[in-house]
Amino acid sequence: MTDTPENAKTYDPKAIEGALFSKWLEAGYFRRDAAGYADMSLDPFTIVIPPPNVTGLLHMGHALNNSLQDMQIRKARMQKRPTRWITGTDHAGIATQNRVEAKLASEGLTRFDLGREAFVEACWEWRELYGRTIIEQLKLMGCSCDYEAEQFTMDEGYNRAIRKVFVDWYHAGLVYRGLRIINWCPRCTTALADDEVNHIDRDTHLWYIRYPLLEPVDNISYVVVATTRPETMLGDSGVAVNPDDPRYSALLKAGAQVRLPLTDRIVPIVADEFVDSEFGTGAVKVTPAHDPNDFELGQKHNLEQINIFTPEAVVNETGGRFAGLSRDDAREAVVAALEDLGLIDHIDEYSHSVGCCYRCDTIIEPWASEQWFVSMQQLAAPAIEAAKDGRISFHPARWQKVYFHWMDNIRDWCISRQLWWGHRIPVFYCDDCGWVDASEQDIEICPACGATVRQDEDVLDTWFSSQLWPFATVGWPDDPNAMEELSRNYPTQVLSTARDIIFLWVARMIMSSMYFLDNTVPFTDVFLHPTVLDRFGNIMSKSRGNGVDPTDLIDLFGADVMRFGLAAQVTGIQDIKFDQDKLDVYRNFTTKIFNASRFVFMNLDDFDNDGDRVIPEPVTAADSNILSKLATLTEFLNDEQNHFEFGAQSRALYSFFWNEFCDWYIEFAKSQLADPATRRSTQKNLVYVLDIALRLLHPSMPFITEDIWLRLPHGDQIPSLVVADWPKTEDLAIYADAQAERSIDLLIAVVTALRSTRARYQISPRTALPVVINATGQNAAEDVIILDKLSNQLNAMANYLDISIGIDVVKPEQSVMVLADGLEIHIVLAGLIDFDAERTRLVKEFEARKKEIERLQNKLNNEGFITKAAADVVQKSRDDLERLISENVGLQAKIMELQ
RNA sequence: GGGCGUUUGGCGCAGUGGGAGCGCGCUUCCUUCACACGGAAGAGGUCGCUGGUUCAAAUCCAGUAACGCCCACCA
Repeated sequence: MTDTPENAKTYDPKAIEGALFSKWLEAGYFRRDAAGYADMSLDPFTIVIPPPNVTGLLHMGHALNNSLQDMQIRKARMQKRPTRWITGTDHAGIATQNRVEAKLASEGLTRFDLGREAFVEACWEWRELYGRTIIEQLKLMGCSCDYEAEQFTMDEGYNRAIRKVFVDWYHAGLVYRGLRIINWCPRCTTALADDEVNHIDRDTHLWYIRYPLLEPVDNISYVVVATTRPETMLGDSGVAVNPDDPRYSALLKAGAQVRLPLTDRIVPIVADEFVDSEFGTGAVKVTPAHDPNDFELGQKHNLEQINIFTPEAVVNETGGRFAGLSRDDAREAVVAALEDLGLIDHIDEYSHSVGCCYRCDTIIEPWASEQWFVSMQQLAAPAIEAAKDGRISFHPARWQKVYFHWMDNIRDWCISRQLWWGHRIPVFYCDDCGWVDASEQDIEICPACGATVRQDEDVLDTWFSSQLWPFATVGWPDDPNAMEELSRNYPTQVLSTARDIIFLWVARMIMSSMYFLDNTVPFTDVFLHPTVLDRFGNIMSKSRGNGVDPTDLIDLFGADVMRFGLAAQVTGIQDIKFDQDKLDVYRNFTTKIFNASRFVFMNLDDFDNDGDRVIPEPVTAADSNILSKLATLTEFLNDEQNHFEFGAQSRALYSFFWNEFCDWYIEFAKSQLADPATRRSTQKNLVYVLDIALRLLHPSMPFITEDIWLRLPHGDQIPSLVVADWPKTEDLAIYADAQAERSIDLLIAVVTALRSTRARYQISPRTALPVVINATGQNAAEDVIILDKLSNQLNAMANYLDISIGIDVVKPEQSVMVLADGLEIHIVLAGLIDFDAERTRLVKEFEARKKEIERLQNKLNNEGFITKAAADVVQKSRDDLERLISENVGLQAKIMELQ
């Protein structure tokens, strides 16, 4: 098809999206005051965006999350609330450093070749490039962020916030330095926090190794220990058994010692409750420097910490002849050496989970080292309280439990990273006199002795800066406007994010905000969006290569389709199995919106609204019905209970627009427009319903709605849908009209009956048919009046020859009967069909109703049901029974007649 | 080891105590004047399994199976 824009039958997002977005930006609508359209006296609505990492491009999770945030922001903006969607990017310390290092590696360089300063410079260049791309992608999606105040976690003001937090916590004793077993990534050569380690199940072996005793005890000459890491035996400094294990009581009593193979180190056998007698041999080798449990055991029993690895997890000089081997090579070599000595007792197959770096998947080496920590328990207490007393709510609510579980078992947080990209730890050391302090300002000269001081080499965990995002982004602590900003617009309203960063990020924001901002929570609602999986239900990842690029989707379908399609799949329960083909449905929806609007425009040639805001003029039942349904839709969308039910909202919009508006109202409108008596009122109603529908659709589909709305003669003087009024429940409530809905239900029942009969017997719509309708329902008299009034509409929708409607009317000969909504619809088909088939069909219907009648009779004969069920439920059963019996009387008569 | 979630027509999913629904796909008919990315009419399900509570269970409870996710110092 070669469409010109004028007669195009499909919507082309590419033609309008970019231009509209630029217009919105230039108009300043995304500022808090919406370029003057906001009512600054209303409650503000603020969202802080989860800052995307500057490591790469946006993925489907971002597309979903940012669509949902934009929907909320746009609705609030149309409600005239002061809105601000604070946006920006995260420097993402370890992730970015890895990317930049990888780039250098491709040029044959390492960060050490560049040196710290030049490497950090290279990271900034990376950040400039990707930070800009990410912001461009947000714009492509139509996100109405406050781009004029874009934030970055390494901005000057932001850095001051980090300094203050660190220094305050340091002086309060909440930040401390200590020697601990930490998670060490030998590839990134940095410490990691506990929650930055992924545990992955691996198939491996359990090696049983004989450790010879220094001197035999009761004919026992060795103990067998079981281990998954034989190479660490080079750093063993003891063997532990359970004190109650009878197998080892003699050894313990004798104070037996072990001569460690390969190193000939003599180490003690110690007793500790920690050892599980059931596991392995009940004897465990103790390597305090390379295992968290052994570290504790070692401290308790005063065992030596013997570090056998370099930072890259290569065996160091302590390993003697194994020095220089990697962890894996050392394992093979140690096992081979032990085998040569006949000390491998046996080997079992074994499967257990191994900690891996969340950034590069390298196996973590537990490593004893000096690191900085935040003491968490004191910070967690008020944050737990805030969720308990409802100052913070989780959506879906079940995530609150996950939050509590983590907070109740919180452990100290390792915040130092041996990286170069990030916020350098603001602690200064004087090597001359031993002076140490944390400082918000850089220090060069030791205040104690005047010598030159040095700053700590390490940087802070990325999440240490991310945790300050809600308040550091508005200038806390020392921007002159910060306190004003915080007093008016804090806490923010909604924090929308993925569930895998509840601990890494959400919990820590709550804790730091409450500590520094006088016990104020950073946000009142936490929304955890579903995970976007591939169409088979697998997590999307680079390694699987199953990721989908949102910009490709925007290119293919347009931003509206992607946004609506994602939002429609949010149910609060299930993750989204994303299948690109499913977006066809929503592309068809935009086509439908486009063409329905085209129909409206095509019928407005003579429409003049005198420049006033178009208000509806319900004349026919169809008019009243569509306005009533519109009122119901508006109420549904405004119901607070549905705020996070994005799927339900999308479905309500979809079915209203397609099924109510397009399938029925537009069809009714065709005949109403042809009638001079109703033409003008119908035009008004079409314009009004479309106007309101576009407003309701705008948060999820900002582009197509704006494009149509700008051309629609609704009479609203506001220059953009972005800042137009959001429909209020109470404003639409006046159109609620149960009677009109009942009328249209009846009309639809009759029309459907006629159509299905035609379809069943393949009778052309052009063949006009005589029809007799016998009203038999509870409101038969009323139904007759309603249908009489609707006979014009009826004829327009279902071509009949001549119709009579009444109670106990004479049933025509040679006709078929269809039952619908308390009506017997008789359609005269003399000479057109074989009535035997019709009779068979009716018998089937009769039997089905008979079954249902029996079921209802049993129910109503049940004493328990009558006495215990709610009155309206009992009444409904009685009504249903009465209706079915009456229908079957009619059916039986008809069947007899056809015999 | 602990916790959470899912199981509804061929596929993807709504529905949380009283009539089993939506979209895709499928069948039949229709290109007339909003839209074939469309319209009309249909077929298709004993709601994983077992037991319990209840007058009444897809819906609540217990157990069970399969799948998925999270947490945990499983040498």
